[in-house]
Amino acid sequence: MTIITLCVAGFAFPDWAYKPESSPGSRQIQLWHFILELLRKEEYHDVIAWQGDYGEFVIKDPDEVMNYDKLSRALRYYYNKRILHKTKGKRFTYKFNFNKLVLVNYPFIDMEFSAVPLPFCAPPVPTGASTHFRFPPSTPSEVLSPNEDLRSPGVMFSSVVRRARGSVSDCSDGTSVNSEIEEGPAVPVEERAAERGVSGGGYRSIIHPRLSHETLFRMYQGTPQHTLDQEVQPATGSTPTLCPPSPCPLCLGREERVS
DNA sequence: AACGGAACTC
DNA sequence: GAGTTCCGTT
Repeated sequence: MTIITLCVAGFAFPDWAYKPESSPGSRQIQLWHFILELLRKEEYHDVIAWQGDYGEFVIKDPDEVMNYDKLSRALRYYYNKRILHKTKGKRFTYKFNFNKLVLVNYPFIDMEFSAVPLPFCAPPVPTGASTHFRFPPSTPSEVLSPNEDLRSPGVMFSSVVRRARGSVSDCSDGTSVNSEIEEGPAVPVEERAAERGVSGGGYRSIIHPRLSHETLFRMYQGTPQHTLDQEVQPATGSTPTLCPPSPCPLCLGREERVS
């Protein structure tokens, strides 16, 4: 049922994560939603995390991202849409334009001025009318859905991030707001191609396939695990579906295209 | 590393 | 429409 499209690896995205009104019916998760989700999980803070200014995040380990070249291209398309912009001077760092944005549909962002500090950082910044967002400690049961049906790990989110370094289980981060990361490995994109093999559909690929269900489960820790079967929102005619069959966009790619 | 055009897929 | 994949350029 549902609204919640369960896509793999434990990632269950609720309806709001899918294309909004603009594209009713679309069950393709949007990249920025996915990025936001990753940003919320500590497990991935070694790979991508809030950093610097409000809304600014950095891809700490592009080497872990399966194909930064493609990912970054997708991100660049957000420039015109004003969803993101590049933080110049800081490698692999982008910034969400929370101001004018899009947060419509993103329940985790509280448009109210709540003083709750972000778990992982983004400094509160008042930009004019906007807002201050925060990620609620516990998820609204109406939006998120846990996964009770964790099925094939690796179907959707499998490869953008090859592995959450450190330990998936206990990201002792301690510093997400730190300074800059940089030391970019500058790895040739081509090399990463070798490892991707997973198929799935969308950004499902940012996470390493080898994450266990349990681990993935934790991503939604705090989420009531009982809402899964129900509709969170009657999305306009959304049909219950599982992840798109399409091959993982970000991850596959060039394997056979070597010719 | 970052950008962006272009063809292409879904 | 939203990427995905390539690829030339800066």
